[in-house]
Amino acid sequence: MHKAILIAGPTGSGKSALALALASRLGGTVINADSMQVYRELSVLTARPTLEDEAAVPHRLYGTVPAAEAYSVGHWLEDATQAVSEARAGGRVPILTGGTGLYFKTLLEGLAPVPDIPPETRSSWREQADRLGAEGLHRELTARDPAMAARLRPSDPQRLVRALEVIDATGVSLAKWQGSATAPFLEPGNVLTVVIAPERDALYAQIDARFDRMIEQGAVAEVRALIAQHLDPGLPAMRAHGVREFAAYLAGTVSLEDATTKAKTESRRYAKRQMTWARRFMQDWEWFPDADAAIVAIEQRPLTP
RNA sequence: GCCCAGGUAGCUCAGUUGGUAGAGCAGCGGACUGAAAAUCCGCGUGUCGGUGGUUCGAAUCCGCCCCUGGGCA
Repeated sequence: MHKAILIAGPTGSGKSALALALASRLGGTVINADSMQVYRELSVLTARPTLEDEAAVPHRLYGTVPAAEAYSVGHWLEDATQAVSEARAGGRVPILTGGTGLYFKTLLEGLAPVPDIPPETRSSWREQADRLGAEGLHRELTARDPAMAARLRPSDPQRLVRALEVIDATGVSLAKWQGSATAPFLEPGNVLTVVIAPERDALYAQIDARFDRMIEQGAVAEVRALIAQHLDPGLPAMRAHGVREFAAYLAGTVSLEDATTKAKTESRRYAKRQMTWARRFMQDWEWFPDADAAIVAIEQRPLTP
């Protein structure tokens, strides 16, 4: 039996369906590897597995985090490794699937052991970002951590903030932290790693069609409920595709049609970035044009590594 | 039928007194270690509606034709 199966691919590629099919055939547990499907309030909009899916086979880490919380790779790695261990303990094959390439990477390569940064430090640097702008942050970082400043672009506020909060809170350069990593939890040779990569036009068509379906399934109401919480717009959950667009529609700023068009575009652009990531970091995974091809290939092979 | 206003990159539009064109968005490629559905970087040849003409030279001026929107009949 495989120690684990990892299924990656761009949004709308059919990963979840493949995971579900394999889980029911192999006796597996589906474990989420998607940064947005973890949020409780986002179900329709993130194309989370349905209640029927969850009833059919065990699912883990879907909708478990409140949108008010800022989840992160570190949290996920911790939760995912635990979920994998529990699945194995129960005699089930862990099947991890989701669109977040970085999550898979940390699972296979480990993560820099940076300690938790105090919330005050984090929010303080985020405020500085608004005040100073990216250039200002970069000047600040050059003074405090020249090594890190040298390898970041002066125009990349997100990474500059991260570097600043790390040097500020730990006194050690993020460059140094990233020089070491926690031990990989999964060994690449011991797991079945597959990428579902449909042909581009077909994928885009699928993404567009799926978005229309989401609207029928209540995506707008989902956003209405989410914004009723008046959360910080900077929170990760607020960045899910469709949230900003439908919030604008609900505020009367744009038509539903324009909001939808914009959200579809965002999803397509995201899928493109996912493909870039996969080409770079998942070349040695097994690539399939769609879920059906993957099922056929995987089923015809002995399941012992 | 007449009068206006337009027809320039896939879309929305710039284009200064004529020197063969450029932005945003889209698209494409790339980067990527705790917000990653994020953040950031790079890439712009297109019959300038068509056709005749003026000119050394026309997206730019003139004639005719076609198309779109508005107005008058």
